[in-house]
Formats: sequence, structure tokens, C-alpha cells
Amino acid sequence: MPKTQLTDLQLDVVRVLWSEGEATVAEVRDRLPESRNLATTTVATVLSRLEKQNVVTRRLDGRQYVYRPTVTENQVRRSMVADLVGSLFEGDPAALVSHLVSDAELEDGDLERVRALLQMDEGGAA
Amino acid sequence: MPKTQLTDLQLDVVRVLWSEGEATVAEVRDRLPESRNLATTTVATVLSRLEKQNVVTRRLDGRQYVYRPTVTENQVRRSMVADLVGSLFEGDPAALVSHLVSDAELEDGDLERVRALLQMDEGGAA
DNA sequence: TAGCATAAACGACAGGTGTAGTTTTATGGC
DNA sequence: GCCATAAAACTACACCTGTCGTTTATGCTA
Repeated sequence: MPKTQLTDLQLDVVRVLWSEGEATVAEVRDRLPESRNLATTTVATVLSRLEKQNVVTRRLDGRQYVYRPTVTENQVRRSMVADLVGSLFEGDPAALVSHLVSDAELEDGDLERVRALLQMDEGGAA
Repeated sequence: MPKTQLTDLQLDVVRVLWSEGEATVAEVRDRLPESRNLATTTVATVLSRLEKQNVVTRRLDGRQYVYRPTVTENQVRRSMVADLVGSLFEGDPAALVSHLVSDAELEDGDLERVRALLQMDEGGAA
């Protein structure tokens, strides 16, 4: 059971792994957003800790480690959204949608898109 | 500009203030969820730190401080949801709704409620 | 083979949080 | 006027995270 509440930095790191499939420390450092100008050791530390938390695994390739995520983006999203819903909306996901709709988080175009989504899902899993 | 990313404990504390309007340290301690069995000093520490972060203010009443929130629940929700959307959904709130809908976060009943919400909002702010 | 480059391992440090004990201080009652 | 009590203030500590520097091991190259 990996930890699935990730910080922004951890997300950026894991995102690289999601997009690359797997990567070495140096590769992760290079593919991190421009805004992150991190020393290689910093990235290594982050990856080590993520490994300790079972968010990623690593395999030895020659003298380097290659890291691979153990969780999917969807799992992380699910878990983090569930957490937020639990903390702020008494566990009721519909209340979150309600918030988005009534508190102007969604712009007009978004509303249309959401309606379309719901249309598509009409008569979904019963 | 108060900090509006709150931890679970901080939320529980501020929630007491939201529901009571204002409260002393002892009152907060008493109205915290059962599950939280915290020493009074712990609550005092948390409130102090929240004050330093401008999440709450306090006024002296006799020899005690009475704490009052400086942010509303909605502000916190907005800010925390926005943060999550930024971190996980590239800033697109509709993507969050999409996630909720397609990843079975919403149960059938929820879907109906969401549809109703959108209905109500039909032809909203143009 | 000696040395350089590279990668991993280790150690560190500051800042935030959860948690609480100890010390100080003010006060209200006797 | 003195003391017990209650509240605030201060101190502390462990753990997590962001951020690196330094040390060690190792393999490649001249």
C-alpha cells in the first residue's frame, strides 16, 4: 500500500516516470519542469524517499538505478481527491461538484463540457 | 493574505471557530471531534500558529484570548480545491468533474443530484 | 595502471506540523 | 496581603519535506 498523498514536488517527479515509463535519476532531473532547477542529489533524495514509501521501485541497470512508478496517475488522483472530499466535503463528492458549480470555479464553457460529460454517462452503471 | 492550505487538524480547529463564531482555547478543545483527544496546550499551540499565519485572530477577553477565524469555509474550500485542480488536473476544474464522473467516485444517486444542480444552474451567469 | 568521471550513499540543515511538558504570570477568593 | 488556580508563554522533540554538500565506490579511458 503505497502512500498516495503526494506533494507538488513528488508529483512532478512521479509525473516524469509516468510519462517515460521508467527513468534514471539524471533523466528525471532533466525532464522535470524548467521551473525546477534541482541538484541531481536532490532528485535522488526525493526518489529514495518515494521508494521507501513504495510509490516507486527501482531496478539496477549496470551501475545505475532505473526508477519505475508503482502507482498510476489515476490511483493518485482518486486517492487525493477522496482525501480532499473527506476533509472538506464530509466525504460527499457531489458536494464538491456543487461547490465547483455554485462557486464560479467553472467557467461557462466548462459547464457545457460538464453537461456533455453527464450526457455521455446517462444511464451509466446501474 | 492568510494561508489557506490547511491540514486536517487545522481544519478541525478552524471548523470549531466557524461553527461557534469565536471560542477560547478550552472551548475549542472541548468541541473538537471525539477522536481528537488533545491536551489543551496542543490546541493552544495550533491556534497560535494559525494566528501567526493569519488564519485566525484573537482578542483579549479578561485574561483569556478569544479566537475568531479570518477566513470563511468557502474561501478555504475554494483555495484548496483550486490547489488540487492545479496540481492534479492541469488547472482545469472540468477535468476534475470528469474524473469524478468517469472514475466511479460518484454513485448513481450522486449523478442525479449533480444533474439537478446543473439544471438549476442552466442559463446561469453569461 | 593510474586517474578521472559518474553514480550512489550518507549526512545535514531549515522550516512546518503534531504533540505535549514546564514555567511564568495574573487574579480572584479567603 | 497571600496563595491556589487557570491561562498564556516558552521550550522541546520527533517526523516529513525540500534542498544540498561530501564521501565512497566503480568502471572507463588514456
